[in-house]
Amino acid sequence: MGDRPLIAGVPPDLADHLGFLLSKLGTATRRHFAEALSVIGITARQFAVLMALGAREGLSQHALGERLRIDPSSMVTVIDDCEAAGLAERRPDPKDRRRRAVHLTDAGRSRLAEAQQVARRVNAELFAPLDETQRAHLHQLLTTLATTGPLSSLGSDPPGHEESK
Amino acid sequence: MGDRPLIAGVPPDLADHLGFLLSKLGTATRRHFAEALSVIGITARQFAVLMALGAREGLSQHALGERLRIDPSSMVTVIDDCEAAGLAERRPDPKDRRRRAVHLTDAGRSRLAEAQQVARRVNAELFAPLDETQRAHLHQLLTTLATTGPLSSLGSDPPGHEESK
DNA sequence: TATTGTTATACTCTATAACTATA
DNA sequence: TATAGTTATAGAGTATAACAATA
Repeated sequence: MGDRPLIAGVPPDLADHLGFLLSKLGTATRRHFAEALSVIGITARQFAVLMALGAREGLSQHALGERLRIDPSSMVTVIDDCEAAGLAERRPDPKDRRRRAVHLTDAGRSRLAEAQQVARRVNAELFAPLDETQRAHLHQLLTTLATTGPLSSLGSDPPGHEESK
Repeated sequence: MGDRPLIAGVPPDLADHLGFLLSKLGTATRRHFAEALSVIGITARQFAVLMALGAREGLSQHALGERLRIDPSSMVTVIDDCEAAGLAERRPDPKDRRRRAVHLTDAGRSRLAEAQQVARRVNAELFAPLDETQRAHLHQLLTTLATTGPLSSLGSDPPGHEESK
């Protein structure tokens, strides 16, 4: 083409739009994480669940779904897969027999540690173009967006749209 | 839920990861744009196609797909829909009868103008939490990421996909 | 033989609705 | 009546593969 766009897949006029840049970079980021995590056999959603369980074990599926904005029926599948992979297990909740308390297995804990390492590595790779100061600044700007204004309802309105492969 | 996470849908430990923030914000941004554009009856992909045609009319479907990183078979559907909505039309290319030159209709041009206005409005809304200086800084940081390093291959896994035409 | 566009198909991810078993 | 979990299903959205027309 005669006039090459500065950024692949983004028409030049759109590259001016912060929103389009953010959207495109978000997609590319998600893909990088998903690919790296798939190497150790988990999805981004499973990672999120493992993280949540690592912080507080024994959460019900419902509670997990609320925290991570994952639909209850989707949560079934996620936990099914975690359980099939031997990373988590459902246990009866003696206080409410409707509930299934989800716990990490030992394998789940070590896989979680592995995944965190992968995430740190990918993070370092993706943001290598920025120096320490720039990364800190970017983090601060993104946090502002994630906590204030229309983008602060991150996963809510339509209760879906998490990160995934 | 005793300890609510600072950012909805993001476990606190993950909020430290620039990558997760970027991924989440990208998703939320995309949703906002998609919703706003749906009000005027087009999808984000159609918008991208209209933008590309606005910059250079008469592109072949193949050329459009290369620019926007849209698969040829998907492009068929996108153009079908644009055509059905009266926004674009396929014309024979006298130089190569395999090709269909895609042109905007008058309705397409005015819809494009409308969509650009919508995009500007959404952009202003989403980034209202940041002041002018911060927005400029964010734009610069994101552009760096979009042009350097692993995130610069924005729309495609196949890395060898440069312009040729 | 390669390329452009097309069709038909499959796949991924996720949500919706209806059902069960508890509460 | 309401809630936690499950099942079955459907819908986006997109990609893959085979094919026809043309180069």
